Formats: sequence, structure tokens, C-alpha cells
Amino acid sequence: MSERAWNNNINCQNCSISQLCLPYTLDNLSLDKLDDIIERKRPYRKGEQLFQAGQPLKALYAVRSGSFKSFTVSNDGDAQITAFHLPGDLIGFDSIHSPTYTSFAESLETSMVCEIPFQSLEKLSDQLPLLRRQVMRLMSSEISADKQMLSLLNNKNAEQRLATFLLDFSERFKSRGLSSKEFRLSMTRAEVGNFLGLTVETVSRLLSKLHKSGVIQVDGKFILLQQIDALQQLAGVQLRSCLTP
Amino acid sequence: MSERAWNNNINCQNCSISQLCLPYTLDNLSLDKLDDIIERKRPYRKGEQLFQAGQPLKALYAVRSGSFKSFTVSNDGDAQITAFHLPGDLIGFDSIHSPTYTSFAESLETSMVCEIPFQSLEKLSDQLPLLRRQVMRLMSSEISADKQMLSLLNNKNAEQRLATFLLDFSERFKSRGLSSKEFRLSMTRAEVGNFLGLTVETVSRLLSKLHKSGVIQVDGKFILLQQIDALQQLAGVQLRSCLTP
DNA sequence: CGTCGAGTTGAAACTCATCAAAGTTCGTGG
DNA sequence: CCACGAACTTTGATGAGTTTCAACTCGACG
Repeated sequence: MSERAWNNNINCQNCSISQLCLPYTLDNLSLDKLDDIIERKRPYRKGEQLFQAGQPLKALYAVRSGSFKSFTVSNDGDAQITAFHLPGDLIGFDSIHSPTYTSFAESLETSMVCEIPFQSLEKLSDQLPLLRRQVMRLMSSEISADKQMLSLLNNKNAEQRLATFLLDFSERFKSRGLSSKEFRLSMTRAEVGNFLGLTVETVSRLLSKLHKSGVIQVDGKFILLQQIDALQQLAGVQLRSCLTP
Repeated sequence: MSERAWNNNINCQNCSISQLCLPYTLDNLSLDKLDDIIERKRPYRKGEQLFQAGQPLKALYAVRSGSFKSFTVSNDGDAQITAFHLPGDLIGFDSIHSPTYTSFAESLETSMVCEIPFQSLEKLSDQLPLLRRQVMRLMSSEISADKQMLSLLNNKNAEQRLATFLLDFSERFKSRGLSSKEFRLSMTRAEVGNFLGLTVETVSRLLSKLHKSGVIQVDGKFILLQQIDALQQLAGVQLRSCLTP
């Protein structure tokens, strides 16, 4: 199938998730220019990699559909998942300080991406202050999210971590116009555990426990949040009013 | 004392740590422009805050001397230190996606900073591609460092975390032209523990253990790394050659 | 001189990892 | 389309590592 076929009717101007992505706040002229530098590739099958650590930094990627994981591999060989990416998310910000990628990105299911050649993006950013600011906003958001993650790992126990994880995905699906109560987790239990600093067994046990207690319903990769408020309690969320006397 | 007094002979052009900071790669003209927007304030005393979460985002800060901690406060009220900042480090990247600061920054000892008004920096970045790229490089480095931190917390035990922490500071002091073997940690044991996801007691016990084993010498806040290679072993560092056959 | 915060050390408790084993789903080739 | 093997998931028993609780020391400071 020709490359052209994938491009039909796909552009930033009509993209349903552009408000989460680079186009946000761009005027029409800027949008056209951005659209011009973006390459839309064939779908990636589950397990295919966008890039590997050490390869020359060629492009950033925006998820169009499906999902990806980013991960690093430490000197001693074990992998650490550093993020899960949903449509609208940008992949590669952790590498742009380096001539080569500093992490791996791999598809978790059949997925499509927009490839944004890094050189072109830099040049275009020189011309379009709005684009530049959106890039910085997105990078700053990623830093913020990472700090939150540090706090999660340092201060919360296994159950709180998993509850927070589920609520995070709930929010992210919601902001993409999908159900916040019912969704499919494209990653394995092992990947959830790796991300949260827990073992597969602990993740599995806790999902079973939450299921039995009626807070959520679990059917393989499908999750149904039945009592979101209870889940928020478990996640360690407390009302501000409890603290300010 | 007049504000002017602090400014004497302090500028980006002659700053000893400019290669770690924003000026890196800037030409002389750009450097002058950057220097123009920077405000240099009186020293901050230990415990004074640069900003608090919720305050309007006014400026980024570059550490000139001394040290700071950044921290967030979760809904349930406990603080999480997200970074320690040494001279040359920039503070505030986690907030520029927001109209207000998303974290706190507090001096750990008598310290000086360069205040970089955010509006001015944005305007100047529009004119100076080199500056813009350095900002992005620094933000990307911070993302990278945060990902490494995730990996540390998820995969390493208490001893490996502390060893890694000490080696990290060793490297950072070294790149600032200071001794990599002998330095003073300006934060308390509790702050080290908070950052590493450990309790004060664990940090104290491990420092004692490392001291007794002769790997390091501890005298209050002063640390002397006696066997850096042994410390690297404890940190879990292995040679690449062990993995690539 | 007494108090207060920081640091150290010990003993007990608890959470989660580890090891083991069985059950289930997925994907691929016949 | 089905069957087979591999990958993934679940559940149980045990133990290691870290937290928690408690007591004590030390130095700073009014």
C-alpha cells in the first residue's frame, strides 16, 4: 500500500486531538506550516519500536491512535518504563538535549503516529513563537508529571499507587473524549508493575482485591471503575478542607 | 545596603558557571541581551523561599551560589522534595506550563540567585534561537534526570539509592570545579531521606554503615568519598563491557 | 542551664518481594 | 479454523528489607 494512502484526510487542521497536541493555540497559517513538516507513517504493530536509545535523534512523535511505552535500560540491563503515551501525547522530549535518543519507545498495540522531524521543528519554531511556546508548555507539563510521579513512588503504598494509576488513566481517557469509567489498559500487568515500582504479583493481587471489594470490575485488560469516589479515597486524595482548620 | 551593591562585577559575561547555565553557546551580543534582563538580588538566607506554589509565575531563577531545594506539597499535606539545586542550575521549569508556580523553592543555606523575569525571557527567546535552544536543552535534561530518578526509586534498594545520591553530588561538584571527593551536603538527613524515599533513620544507619566499612567518611554534613570505585559498585553500576559480549 | 532540633541506634512490626505452581489467554502455523 | 506452545495472569506461602516506635546523644541558642 502506498504511503500516500495513510495520509488521506489526516492533517492537523481536522485532527480530533489537536487541542492536546502541538497545534494547540496555533493560528491557521501556523497550523498549515506545521502540517507541512509532519510525516504520517504506516501503522505500527504491537511491539514495534519508534526508536531506540543510541540512535541519532531524528524526530519527535505524536501519537495519533493506539498507545506506546517509553522506557530506559540501565547499565545493569533492566528496563524501566518511564511513561505510557496515549493519543495526543508527544514522545521524545527526554532526548532533545542529546544527539541521540536516550530512551526507547515501543508500541503497545496497533498504533499510528505523526512523525515530526526534529530539524524542521527547530526551524519552524524559530518562525512561530506560538509553536515554540506550546513545545515549552508540553515539556514543562512533562516535568511536572514526572515530579508528581516521584512523589507517588516516595510516599504511597502499593494500593495507593495502583488506585492513582487507574484514576490517572480515567482522566486521560476522559480528556480524549472517551469514557472515564470504562476502558482498556493496553499494557500488561508486568508493565504496570514496572512503571509503578511493584511486582506483577502485587498488581494482580491488588486488582483482584479491588474487584472483590466492588470498587472496580476487572476483566482481563478491561477495567470498569464502579466507585470512583472510593477509588479516590484509596488513592490517598483528601479534601483540602480537612487540612485547613 | 543598596541593591546596586550586589550587582557589582556580577554578570553573565564573567560568570564562572555560565557553561552550565543559560549563557552556554551564546555569542557575545546575545549574552549582553540576556544579561540585560537578569536581576540580581540580595542573598537569600537559609530557609527563605524564592516562590511558593500558587503564586503568579514571575521569573525563573538561576543559582549563583549556595543551594536550594524544590518541593511540592500534596493534597494530604506532606512535602516531597523533587530536586536539589546547585550553582548554575535553573529553577522553575516545572511551572512554565502554568500561570502560577506549581512547586516551592527554598534556600538550604545563604545563597544568591539570578532572577530571570519570565516575560522577558520569552520575548528574548523569540529573538535569539540559540537561547531558545539552550532553554529546551536544559528542560530536556531535567526530564531525562527525572526519568533516571524514577528508575532509581523503582529498582534500587536503600543502600544503592544513597550511594547513587552521593556519586551524583560528587559529579555535580566536580563539574563546578569543586572537589569530587570531599564536599558538604547542605541538606539535613531528613531532606535526603525525603528525596530518596527513605526515612531519616535509614539514611543515618546507612551513612554509619558506609563510614564503618571505610568507603566514605562522615562528619556531620561533611562527606569524604574514600573509595569511589567501591561506592560505584554499591550504587549498582556495572561496566558496559560486562553486558556486551 | 534548659530546651529544641538534628542525628544516631536498637527492637519490633509490617509491607511487599520472592519463589513456586497452576490457570488462562494469545498468537502463530499447520 | 483449530491446536499448540509461549506469554501472561492469578493465587499461596515465606522471608527480607525498610518503616515505625522509642530512647538517647549532641550541639546551638536564648
